[in-house]
Amino acid sequence: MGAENSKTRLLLLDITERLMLEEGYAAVGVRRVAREAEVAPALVLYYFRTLDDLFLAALRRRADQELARVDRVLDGPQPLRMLWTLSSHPGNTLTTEFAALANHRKAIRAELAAHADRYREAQVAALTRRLAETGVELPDGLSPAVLLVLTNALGRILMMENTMGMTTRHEEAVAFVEDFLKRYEGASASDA
Amino acid sequence: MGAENSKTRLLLLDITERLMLEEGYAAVGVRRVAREAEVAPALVLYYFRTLDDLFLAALRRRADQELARVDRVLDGPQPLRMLWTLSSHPGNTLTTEFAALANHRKAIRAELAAHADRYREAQVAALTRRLAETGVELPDGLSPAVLLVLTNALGRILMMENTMGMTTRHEEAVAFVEDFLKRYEGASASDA
DNA sequence: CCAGATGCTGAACGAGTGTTTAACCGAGGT
DNA sequence: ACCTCGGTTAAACACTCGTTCAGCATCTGG
Repeated sequence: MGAENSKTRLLLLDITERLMLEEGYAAVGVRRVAREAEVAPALVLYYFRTLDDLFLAALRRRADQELARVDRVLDGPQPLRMLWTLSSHPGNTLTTEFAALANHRKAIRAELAAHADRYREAQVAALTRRLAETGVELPDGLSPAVLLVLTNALGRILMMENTMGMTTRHEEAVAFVEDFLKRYEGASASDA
Repeated sequence: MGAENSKTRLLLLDITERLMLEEGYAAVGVRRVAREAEVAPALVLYYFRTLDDLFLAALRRRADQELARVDRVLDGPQPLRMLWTLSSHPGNTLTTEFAALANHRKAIRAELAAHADRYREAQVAALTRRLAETGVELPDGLSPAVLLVLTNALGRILMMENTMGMTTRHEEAVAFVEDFLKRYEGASASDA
């Protein structure tokens, strides 16, 4: 079985990601990935014994990157603002695609649930710490964890609706978030 | 082409819905649906010229039911509480499955986007009206539309995470909602 | 220089898919 | 009695799919 860092192996993972993004997970198959890599179909199964293994490897790689990103992004000033950019970042589209995949591939479901769990707890920890450090006071009854779940949910849904071409009432929702951010952290520091 | 209300036709639609719920949209196929209905595969294509047509018919039927449900449910007392039950109702799992389907069936995508649009506007209208009628005052900057989008988003995400076996921080989020409801509408009227 | 591991291929198997076509069955109306 | 017509069928077409297996290169270490 191929080495962890084989050039071909990484190429196959890249193609898998790209296909999922551009055409949905259903476009990913042994033959299709092989064709895009200009390689024989059997080679894909040489690196990943089954198609599930390919998906799992792609998920794990992505999950690690995302987890690292949380601490890096949330570390700047204005953690609330950073949380919002993190939650509404288009890069999460891939996670959404994995979520859809998980609906009918139980091997994926378990792994994705575990990742989502770690991801959320990492965010809670980082956000709680940063809020204390920057001295931001949340309104009564709104804990960092709740704010996080709400923000993640809103960001994800807006993205999902966007990709299917629906934007009804999105501006109002985004304006509300902007307003909230301004109230608790002042104007965006990256505005000129 | 079969009559709109043929017994067989409705049976096929029922089976399609059930399969989507229990095994995901990928389980729906001409042959599979036929087998469950104890009928020849070609008959499915007799009623729905293509598989896309079957999905579309199922979507349309469901969409109409949901749309009717909005007014019916939101019409009681405590519209905010009703909005929350509507948003976190497990019946929405099917819509989520349709959303996943829409990711790689463009014929579905357009129809679903249109439905989601109508659905949201119907909710905004009903909620706005009911809030005025019951005299509930929302906090500053929180319009009915924004509250609606937030509630829908949270409900959907909690459901999606639930079905994949992840519940991290859900209790806190739900408790927050309960708290909010109690503050603006008092205790649940259906509690003994 | 040879053995053996590593990377890679072509061909096949078995099963699944959506869709089309021609034909059959059983009632209802004329 | 005939004929039409909606509902229904079996069979075939033309794919695509995941997976397996035997074997061919190429490179490396002893």
